[in-house]
Amino acid sequence: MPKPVPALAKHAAPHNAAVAAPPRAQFQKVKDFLVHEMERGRYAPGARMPSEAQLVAQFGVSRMTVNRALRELHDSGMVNRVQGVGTFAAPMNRLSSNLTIRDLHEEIESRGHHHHAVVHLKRAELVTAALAPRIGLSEGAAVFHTLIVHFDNGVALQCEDRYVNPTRAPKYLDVDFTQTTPTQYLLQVAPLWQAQYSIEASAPTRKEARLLGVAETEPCLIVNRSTVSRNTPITFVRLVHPGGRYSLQGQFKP
Amino acid sequence: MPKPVPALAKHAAPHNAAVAAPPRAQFQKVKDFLVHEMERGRYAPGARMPSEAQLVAQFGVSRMTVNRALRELHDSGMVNRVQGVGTFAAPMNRLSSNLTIRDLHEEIESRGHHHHAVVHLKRAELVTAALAPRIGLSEGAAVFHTLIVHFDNGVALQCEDRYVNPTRAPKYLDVDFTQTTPTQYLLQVAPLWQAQYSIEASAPTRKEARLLGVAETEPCLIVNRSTVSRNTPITFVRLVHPGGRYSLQGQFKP
DNA sequence: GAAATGTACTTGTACATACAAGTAAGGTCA
DNA sequence: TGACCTTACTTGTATGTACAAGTACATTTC
Repeated sequence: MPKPVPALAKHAAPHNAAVAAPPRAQFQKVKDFLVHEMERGRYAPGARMPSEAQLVAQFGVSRMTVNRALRELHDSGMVNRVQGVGTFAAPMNRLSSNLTIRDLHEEIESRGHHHHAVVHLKRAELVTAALAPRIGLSEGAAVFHTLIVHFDNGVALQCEDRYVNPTRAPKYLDVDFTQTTPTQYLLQVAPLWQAQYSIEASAPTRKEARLLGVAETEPCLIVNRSTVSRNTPITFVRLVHPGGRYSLQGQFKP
Repeated sequence: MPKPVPALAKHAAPHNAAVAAPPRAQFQKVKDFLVHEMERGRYAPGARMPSEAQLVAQFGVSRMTVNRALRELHDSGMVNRVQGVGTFAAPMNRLSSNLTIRDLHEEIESRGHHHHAVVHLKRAELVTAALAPRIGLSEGAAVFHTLIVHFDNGVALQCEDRYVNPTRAPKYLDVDFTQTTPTQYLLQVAPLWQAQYSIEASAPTRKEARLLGVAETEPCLIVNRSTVSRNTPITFVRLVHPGGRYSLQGQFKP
């Protein structure tokens, strides 16, 4: 998660200091030191790093402070720690990032554009055999189904084909989805999702191409996502984005 | 990052307990309690949550323990904290996940498949005006350029078009890329990347289609990534994956 | 020689305490 | 009324201590 920028010193330094160095917490100094040494290549992947006791002696801080520094490096995947053995530089052969998927309405409005949605389908259906296991319902049970196209300044940006488990969102069909996105509503009634998703490139179906106003050969970025809240499946959604109009962006940070 | 599964009790419980509940640390109990209450919807987005002092009284633990629980919830984006004011349930209107991009060689081998690479280009070039700013070189400077196609059990899976900053990897052209992937090598000489990437769907270029053995109309998943280490750009890479053969997968976890 | 034990070192967690720094609200005084 | 101060409460950080739990290695014992 992006941490807020550390506040700059409010008053000018006494004299001679062009830019006041923002004061760093002790545990942060330890972290910065270790990260810097890793960047320098001092600790090869898998190499043993200084123990907490050594860092305590080196920095003259308490062990709790050093422990916090190392624990946070561990939480961010930069080091491995084994109780009774020591701390080791992480292999870093896999890069993990924060891919943030924002609510589309918020994303569009934050660009200063206008968002509107067209609801093409909003009804209850009987769940098919293929879908039933993905949404935690038995075959033949009722499921809510919506098909909504989202526009950014009048340009179709996303075709949202969504199935919703009625047990956790019984009033889903009463919502006016030209005013509230399904994501917004579902986050209200079932906060704190867990989700699995896959991202792939594919051609749209004929229907999707027609709804989005693109050729059937237009490459599309497709996100399939199923979400779970409190161990019960909530919703399964297929999001189709015309390739030329949409891209996911993110960044890795150690 | 996925935490290891908590170890089960090694010996059977004294009696009557079918499955020994794994002992939880105190700070974890506080976290679990708060997460559970948020799942129940007790704290609406933006609502004030219990202060550290209140949780200290409720759980009978020290403030440091409660502080750790709340700090970790803050680090994972579930609550917002304001010094002097309090702790508040996070809006959760944006979902951030850990999208882990593994080294392709490792990813293929871990599936039990065989990976091999064909090097189509490996040389120094003069950097073009368009590329220069993205890789931190002045126009006309030398840049390394490789074009490699990666195969999974003989099927082309990725076309890797990469430019490398020679100042940080001067021996890049000496590497045998049929044995070592560029990612593996670059992680050795310049560990701890920061990277920015974008993911989009598009048709491949004519050349890429030929190298991958797909039609020019095949939708492809394209990842553009530029990486920085120690504040100097290292490499810029365009990864083209045939849509039908590759997908990115990940999961959100609060 | 093999097994058990002891010892030193490591990380993991927890506590009580302390001070700094920020916010909000109320009260005081001009 | 308006500016200032005080007070209460909040989070942020740091210290010192303590014990638990795990590992590695040398030593002792059989």
